[in-house]
Amino acid sequence: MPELPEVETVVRGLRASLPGRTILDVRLGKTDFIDDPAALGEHLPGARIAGVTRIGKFISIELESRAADGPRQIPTLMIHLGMTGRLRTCDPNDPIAPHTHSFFGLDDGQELRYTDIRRFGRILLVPASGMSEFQGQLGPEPLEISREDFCGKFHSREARIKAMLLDQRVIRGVGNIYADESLFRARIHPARIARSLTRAQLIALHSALREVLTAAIRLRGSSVSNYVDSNGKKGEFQQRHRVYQREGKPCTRCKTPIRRIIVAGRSSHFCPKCQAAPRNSGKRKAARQR
DNA sequence: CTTACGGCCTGGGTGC
DNA sequence: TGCACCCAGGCCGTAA
Repeated sequence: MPELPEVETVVRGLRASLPGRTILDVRLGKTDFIDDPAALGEHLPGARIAGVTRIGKFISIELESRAADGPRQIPTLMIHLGMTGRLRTCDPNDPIAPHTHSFFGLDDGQELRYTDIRRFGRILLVPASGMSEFQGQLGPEPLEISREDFCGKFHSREARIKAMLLDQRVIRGVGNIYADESLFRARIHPARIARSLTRAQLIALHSALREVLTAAIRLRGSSVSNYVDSNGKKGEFQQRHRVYQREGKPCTRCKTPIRRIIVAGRSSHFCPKCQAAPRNSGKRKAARQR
């Protein structure tokens, strides 16, 4: 699943070919994952790609009108890959992969294609006037937030730490893989209530998150469920996973079998020995059953 | 207000 | 060979 490191890898790949290109035409297949399909055909043809950046898990393709068109506001093309989305440029004559639903013809003869098996992704246009609201719905970038601000986000919250890491309004870009991996490295159980964590633990989590994300970007992301970057290349960070999808396998630190439980409605992988369970989790469970 | 939880979208993989 | 079932991430409605 594309999370921050995978999206960053895709963005870096696209940055090599897209900026400066002009979009000539738009062809759409299924459109149920596009906020306003008609708007794409309205705004994109003739627009030049000014830059490609990442905003959390979104790929942001900034557009500008060509000089001949005169000044005209062009919205930003925002693409979220969901679980199975792929975005890549290719030759228009290349065979069309199954579940390819959007085609953007470019002025260098290449074609930008969006493929998404499950269509959990999303494509939308954000006008310049809506960018601050769009950004405002997301928390800070985990690689940019300071240690102090990070601790401040969690120290008074009653929610589970895993749920908060996944909440894009708290921190943007983190998904299930990097939440589990950073919690393991910080030795924090995913079901711990954020408020109950010590300052030292929050600092450790901040560092672990930075280290995991940085290492994953360096290895071009994690390839699970067929993720590939904009060049069709697989990432390598999945080989460094210590808990994610390693249920039953020995902890790399203490050999205890890794466990999987559901926290915040998500599979959560952890070492029951290295990541101590919340103090009264047993009592709570018993009370609920009664 | 905050948090928890279930359901929904879709289709590949699994197991019978 | 078919087919029921599980699961994934984000989002939304509802309940406490």
